[in-house]
Amino acid sequence: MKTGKHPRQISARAPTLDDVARTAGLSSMTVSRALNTPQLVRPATVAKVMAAVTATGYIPNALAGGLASSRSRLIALVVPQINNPMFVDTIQALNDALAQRGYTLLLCVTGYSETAEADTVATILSRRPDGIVLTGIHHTQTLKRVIMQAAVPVVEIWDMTPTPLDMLVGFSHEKAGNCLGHFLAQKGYSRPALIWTDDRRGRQRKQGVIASFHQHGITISAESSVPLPASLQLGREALAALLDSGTSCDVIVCSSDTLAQGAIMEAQARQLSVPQQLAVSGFGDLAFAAWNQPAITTVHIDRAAIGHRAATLLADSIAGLTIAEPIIDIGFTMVERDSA
Amino acid sequence: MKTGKHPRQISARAPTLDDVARTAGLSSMTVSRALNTPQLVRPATVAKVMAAVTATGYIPNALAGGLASSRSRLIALVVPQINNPMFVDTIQALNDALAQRGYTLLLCVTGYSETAEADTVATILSRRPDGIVLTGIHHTQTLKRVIMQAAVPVVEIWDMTPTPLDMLVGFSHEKAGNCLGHFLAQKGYSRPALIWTDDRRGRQRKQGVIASFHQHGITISAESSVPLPASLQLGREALAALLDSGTSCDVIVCSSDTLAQGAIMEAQARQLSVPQQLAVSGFGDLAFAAWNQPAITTVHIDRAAIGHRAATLLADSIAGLTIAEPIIDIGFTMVERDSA
DNA sequence: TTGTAAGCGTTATCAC
DNA sequence: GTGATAACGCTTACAA
Repeated sequence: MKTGKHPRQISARAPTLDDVARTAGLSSMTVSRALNTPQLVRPATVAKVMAAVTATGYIPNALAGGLASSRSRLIALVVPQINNPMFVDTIQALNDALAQRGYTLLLCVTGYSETAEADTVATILSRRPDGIVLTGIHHTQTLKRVIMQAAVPVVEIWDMTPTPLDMLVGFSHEKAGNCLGHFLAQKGYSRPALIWTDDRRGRQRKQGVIASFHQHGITISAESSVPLPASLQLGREALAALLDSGTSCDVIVCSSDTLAQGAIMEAQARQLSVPQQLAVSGFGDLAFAAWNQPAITTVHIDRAAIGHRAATLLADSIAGLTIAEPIIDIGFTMVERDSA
Repeated sequence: MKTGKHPRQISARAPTLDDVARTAGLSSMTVSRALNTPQLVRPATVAKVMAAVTATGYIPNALAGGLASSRSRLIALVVPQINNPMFVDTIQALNDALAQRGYTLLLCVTGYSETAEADTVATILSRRPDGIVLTGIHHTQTLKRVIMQAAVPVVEIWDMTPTPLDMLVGFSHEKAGNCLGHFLAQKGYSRPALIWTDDRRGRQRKQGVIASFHQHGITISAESSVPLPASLQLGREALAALLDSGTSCDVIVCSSDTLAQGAIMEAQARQLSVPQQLAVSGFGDLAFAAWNQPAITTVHIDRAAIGHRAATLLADSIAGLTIAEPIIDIGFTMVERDSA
């Protein structure tokens, strides 16, 4: 009747539930039950169904199933970018936890622009996901309205606010910045310079850093703003520019470990010993931070935990459970190593 | 009639095509056409439809659309892991190119095990994707059979074979290894040691390296096998073990830039100058390779091109175009820098 | 425990 | 150019 659209293949239409039912000598409803709720079907019948499934090579059509049940078992993940070492561990953990519960991830990359995010949402919602994971807490009004209207469980991640759209897993970037600033000030650094990416969460951390230094009567000596994505190259170049412009500083506070690694490398290339002549701090505690030479003093974020807990929250919410704590602060940990 | 399953929301069912049709005073079929093929509908009618869409807040149901049209506009991506700096750029490029054409990525992570891949495939196919991207060319028989049966366009990526399932974008790892080996041998290195991850494509590259050294009458001095995922730590530790065991070598050939960076760092920690006392080579040309100190001699792979071309192949194939070149070798480039 | 009937929200097809 | 009708393949709800 219908032939595959793919030229390389001559195949009849895929077997349906009815085909399985026919070969099993049962009704399609019984087959459906045997597949989805076998405990409601006599074992012998289940066995017959399984045999028929194998015989026909049946693969359920989730499009039809989702339409009928209005449960798609799809979770939409909205991230600014995937090639970001920070997010990628969260995504992996999220995916693993979700896959285990039978959900599949729909990947939606917005590229750090809010308008694109709003656009994306229509695309996402058209897929009728059972849940949505949104990176960050700043969204356009349209997005908020449309999402709330859709009545889909939502988890915002990687940030903190008392008023999330629905649920939230993250931490306060301002507090993390604060913690880092205090730590460095208390270690005696008094002429800090910043190498920073200008994204929203980065800016919050920066405010935290600056505020805490101020509390110690310290002002920022200089600041270098670098574009996203952060890289070793940008870290090196930023420090080079800072040093060449004659900035006097004793610690370089970087908005990420990657920038810190670059800054350290540039310092070493200039025969500056780290941390003796110039200290450097990072953020994120990426895998290399502990093994860099010198090991990078940084702020540890449990990136996988964000993904894992977001998955749990979402799955529970979809299951209709009451979420006792819809706001989860996973916090952060100051990690003192050798670079500062 | 039906209430949202999400407790926080009291919302009626989402507006359907019929709702839009009713408010616009048209048939649902006309609304569908106005949305999908506006050129077949009178402009005035299209305008009426658009107004009704806005008024109702209509968002199409892709589940229903996909079921009816048997086009899901979903592309399934199967990768061993996302938190791999090699794949992640490919994924990003693939996603971007696909999103532009109206496709959404379904993310399926298999974790380097072939059996898991076979399992995953049922999950994937149940979603009725319009196309599938498979990482690698080694799959279980079941997977091959099931996929071919599904008559879905498939692109295998990141490898090379004259007999792909369907289409292919990648390069020969063996040749890449060969090229690297020749390069190093010709530079005069004669006592190579290997630091290598034991994945399938890595093994192929290793064979290439070993074979080309052999052609120059050189045998591998020593080899350290490290688990996945590669990391700076593993690179350091592997070199440390190699050196501590008294291995005599003049170049460390690493299966990835990440390992190379670690090896370089360990060498420097031991006051060994790179490349004078010990040379190190990597693979992949990750962003940091060019800016490392010393810059890493490596093999460049255009990772984004793999994703981009895979997307084009898939989209064309879905569109019913005849694919002139279903096998695309994107090749590789030897990049001589300072570390070897 | 199994079966029947009626949707789910779209699009294909054919008629007007 | 627009509309009526019948799928698409499954699940819900109810009957047996």
